[in-house]
Amino acid sequence: MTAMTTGPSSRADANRRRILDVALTELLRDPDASMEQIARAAGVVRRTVYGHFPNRETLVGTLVDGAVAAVAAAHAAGREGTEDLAQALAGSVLAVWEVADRYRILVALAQRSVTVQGIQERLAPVRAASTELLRRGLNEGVFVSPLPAPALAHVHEQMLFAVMEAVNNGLLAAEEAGRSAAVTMLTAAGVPASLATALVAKLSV
Amino acid sequence: MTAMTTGPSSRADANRRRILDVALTELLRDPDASMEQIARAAGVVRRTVYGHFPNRETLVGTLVDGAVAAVAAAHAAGREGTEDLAQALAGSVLAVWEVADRYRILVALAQRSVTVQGIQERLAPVRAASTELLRRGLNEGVFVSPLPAPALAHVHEQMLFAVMEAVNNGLLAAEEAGRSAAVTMLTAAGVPASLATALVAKLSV
DNA sequence: GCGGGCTTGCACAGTTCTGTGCATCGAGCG
DNA sequence: CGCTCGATGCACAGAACTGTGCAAGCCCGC
Repeated sequence: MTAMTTGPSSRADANRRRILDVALTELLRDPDASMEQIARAAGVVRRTVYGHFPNRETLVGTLVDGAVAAVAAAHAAGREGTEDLAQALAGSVLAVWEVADRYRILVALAQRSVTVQGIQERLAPVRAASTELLRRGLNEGVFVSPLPAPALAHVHEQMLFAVMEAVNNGLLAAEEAGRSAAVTMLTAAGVPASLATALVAKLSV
Repeated sequence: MTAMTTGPSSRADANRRRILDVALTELLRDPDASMEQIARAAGVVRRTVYGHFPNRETLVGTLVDGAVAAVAAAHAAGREGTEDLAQALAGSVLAVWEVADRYRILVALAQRSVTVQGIQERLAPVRAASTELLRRGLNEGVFVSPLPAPALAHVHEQMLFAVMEAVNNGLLAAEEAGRSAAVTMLTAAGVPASLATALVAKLSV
């Protein structure tokens, strides 16, 4: 087991990718999945995984970094190009929803702060952006809530996860879920239901 | 280590209670807390814990049963004595909030379905009651949501947890948290913010 | 103060996981 | 065709945890 310094798109690289891919879904199902379980699921032997990642922590860290980056990008992209804060909120929710499937692992891992204690910090930028958006909306009266902006941001985050899980449990059709999540989050922020519905419908054409 | 058949209020019983009490908070912090950690936190030796509970599963099970019972009772009590569905919803949220601190363990444990897979079933009655309440409200037009009742119930559940965690993280004052949670959940169910605020204020005098 | 139940300390077997070393095999690239 | 990088299988040390056994100590109620 030596350096693995071959260029991209080699067999090794494909394997590495597949391990990461499989590990994501495997850790989602069980945050305590062993290296053995992950390896088997990737159609590989445990020893091979250690050829790509020196230890479990590095593997999980790589995973989290990728997911966070994707979510942050989606979140930012979704809310640009509008002055309307409610619209920005709806846009970011819809955009994040697109990468939601991969985002779920963050919930599972975040729950077990011991495994990756740095996860809260890694997600901090996204959370900060959400909070700022909500704070401005609350100030301008676009949003109404008894909760301070940071708390509301936190609640919003959990609502997104909740809708994802509802889909997982068959309580909700996947096609409508993103829009439903956006509408529900807007109404939770005090936006009238009719307005929220119209706004989301317009954005998700 | 023999039978421990002494009547209540003995030393042994006090110890048992303290172990359960401490285990609750300890498992909340880390769902994977070892028997050693729990014992130490309870000011007791690991061997003593095994004197009260034959194994880890029994200990956790006892814990979960107690928490579920308390929550179910609070949920039921909070929504009785009114025909107004919105008021019933607010009442149950406020009531559940009172036992919220102990309820949080259920989240942490529910996340790790491996440990106690029966937890979803144990909570089923509460969830069913919530769902039914929401379903009737949606039918009557008291509530408005793009989500079907079961999904909305799930989202509500998570919102409650989210507010609890917000308090934990210092994002929200504990005194106002219960009322804020109730208002936010009502608005998420499509109840106008002004109405929701008035309703909760009236109930929590 | 005496006894019996409770607690402690220690030891031990069994399990499961991690990370590593080493020899061997396979497959593609030059 | 042969060389090399990667994959495999196996073996091993070390750590952590669970559950149990046993002997000795402690403390409260009778």
